[in-house]
Amino acid sequence: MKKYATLKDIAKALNISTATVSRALADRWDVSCETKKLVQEEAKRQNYRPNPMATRLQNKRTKTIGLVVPEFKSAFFPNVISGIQKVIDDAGYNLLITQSQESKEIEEKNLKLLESNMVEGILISITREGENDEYYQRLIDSGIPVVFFNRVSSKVDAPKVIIDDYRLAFFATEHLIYNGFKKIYHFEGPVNLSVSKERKRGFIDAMKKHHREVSEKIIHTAGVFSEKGYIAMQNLIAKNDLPDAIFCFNDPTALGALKAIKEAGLKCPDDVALVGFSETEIAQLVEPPLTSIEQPTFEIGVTAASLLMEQLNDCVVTPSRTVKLIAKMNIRKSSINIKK
Amino acid sequence: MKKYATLKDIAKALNISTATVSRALADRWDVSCETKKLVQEEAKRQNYRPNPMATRLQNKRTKTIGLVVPEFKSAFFPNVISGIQKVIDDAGYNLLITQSQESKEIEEKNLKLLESNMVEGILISITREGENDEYYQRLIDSGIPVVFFNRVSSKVDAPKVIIDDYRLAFFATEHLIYNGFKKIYHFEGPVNLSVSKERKRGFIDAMKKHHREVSEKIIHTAGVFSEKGYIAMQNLIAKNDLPDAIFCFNDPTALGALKAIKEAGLKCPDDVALVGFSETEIAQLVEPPLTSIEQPTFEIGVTAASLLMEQLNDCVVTPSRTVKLIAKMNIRKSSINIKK
DNA sequence: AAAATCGTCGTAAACGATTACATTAAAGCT
DNA sequence: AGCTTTAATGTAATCGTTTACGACGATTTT
Repeated sequence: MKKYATLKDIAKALNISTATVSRALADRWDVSCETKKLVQEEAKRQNYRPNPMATRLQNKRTKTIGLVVPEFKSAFFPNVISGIQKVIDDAGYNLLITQSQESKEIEEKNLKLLESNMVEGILISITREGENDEYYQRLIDSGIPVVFFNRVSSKVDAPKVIIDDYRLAFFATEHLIYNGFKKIYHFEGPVNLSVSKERKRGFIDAMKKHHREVSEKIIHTAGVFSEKGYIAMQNLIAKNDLPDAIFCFNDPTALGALKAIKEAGLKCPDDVALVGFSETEIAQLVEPPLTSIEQPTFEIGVTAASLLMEQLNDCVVTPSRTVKLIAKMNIRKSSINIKK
Repeated sequence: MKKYATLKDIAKALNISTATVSRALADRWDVSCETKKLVQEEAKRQNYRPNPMATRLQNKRTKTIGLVVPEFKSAFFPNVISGIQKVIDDAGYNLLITQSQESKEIEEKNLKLLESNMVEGILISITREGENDEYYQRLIDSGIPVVFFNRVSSKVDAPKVIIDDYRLAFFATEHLIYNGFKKIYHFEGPVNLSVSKERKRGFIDAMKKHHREVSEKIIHTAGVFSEKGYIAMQNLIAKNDLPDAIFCFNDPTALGALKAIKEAGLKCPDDVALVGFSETEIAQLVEPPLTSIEQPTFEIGVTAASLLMEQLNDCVVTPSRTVKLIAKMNIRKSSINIKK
């Protein structure tokens, strides 16, 4: 590894002081044009680059904010990130992204990494493995503002951006009820995720509101990936326990279920109708197009980043608030009751 | 923003020197247990955190490597990143991710950001907008090793990891030819992307090898997103210029085309067969399942990161080499000739 | 002509941590 | 008792910048 040229090297070569060199490179008024020129030439000759650590040690600003997301294989987080990036860019900040891979340990490691890069604020969507609550709190205490989005800490008091999963699950379920479907099931997400609980609660309450019987046998755990939805559906088919419609935790599980339905020679929505959640690009491409809840992913990013910027600018400690964004339901063929 | 506690603060509070404090916190042998305890308590009381910039200024290692990708909305890069992360983690390094959003400017900004965080090496897949060749070179010259993957610089001499797009496009085209399809078209990707050119070249050469006529009218630009494939296919349908089969630049364009085919009341593969590229999860979920080239995304990440680690460890300048990884073709229903 | 101003530049002290070297006092040795 | 060893701590230089302050000669002001 080559050694960097320093201010001192340039100063020595030109037989002047490092102060003058520094000023010349900063293009200050109190240094003559000739020496400026000399310094700039010598700097170029020696391929000088200022040592960022030394600079930061001095002026203590990094103009950088950090981001921790569980993953970005699904389209959800990438879209959120676009929103974040827009705000960050406009504010002249930089964004450092890390991925916790749903691991509590890696999440903590990433937080430390961001901290050691002196980010001025952190945006985070926590893992489904658990919460590093003590660490979040420690960050906040040490003066690094934190904003949670999508997957939020239940204990730490900080700004949060979420969508109203409960209400949307409620709507989605009512949509199926109003469409005249009788036997409605729910494919549940990972049980220790708050969004899973909220969506399930929404489903149950909607069913209850319309005096539908809610038993454990109409709710099946299907996780987060398409294979799980595929298997869950296959099980139902094997047991000959076919519902009229299923409200699925998300699009991938719905698509997995759809695959199983087709393979069994059944038809959607004729035999089994489906509703997904958190709109993916594929939803419109499959046959039949999938009804899904479209979350304002870009908006989530924008909102979360804006909340962080607010905190960074007002040095005042604003009371932490939770912003609930609304989403919309895209009704497509997969949930149309053709018998009605 | 609160002020951090420093070594000096602790030293002052305990009336000892900063050296002792530093040693006590580093748990050195040459400091008594009592003072160690005192220091640790005081450190906790003052919520002391070492200033990373100062530390780095001293020992000059960050154990961090940087990554620049154009985007991660498609599944491709996230998968590559998983591979990268595995190698990086195993080597005890940290990973900082940035997104250039296909913009040459943002790419340069990101490179500077990574540089100012003193990453010890950089992995990059360049934008399709152009190449920051001078800057890549400058990084390498200043001692930061760079490894290109997937989208590589044509000018800079550095290790590169790619897949053999040409050969695989060739195979995919031959697959269609051997299956007895007569009128075979190609949906081309973004024209200034090397992968587009390679895939197109593979298509053309395969056609020529089998003495098929190659004219400009069998090649249509369809970009990278599904809408483009959708529109391109609609155009063909409108002009009543239906091919038997289409080799598409990627899966999204193929899926877009598929949608148009279905909407027109046509059938795949009966009327138009399709082959995609760079396997997405959806390929298996649609009806009919889509034939696609499965790139070893995880492997690409692993290989690129390993090449970088090699350079970091051997301080020797290894001759840059280009690693071409092989991919496989997943043949599914969308390219089966049912008339044969 | 003395004083004030200005343009250039160097000195030295920061920033916060680490560490080679020096120092001190107590303990161990003959 | 006198000498060496050891433990524990302090002193000060260092990493690479930035910047307040002061110095100095040259020009301008009164």
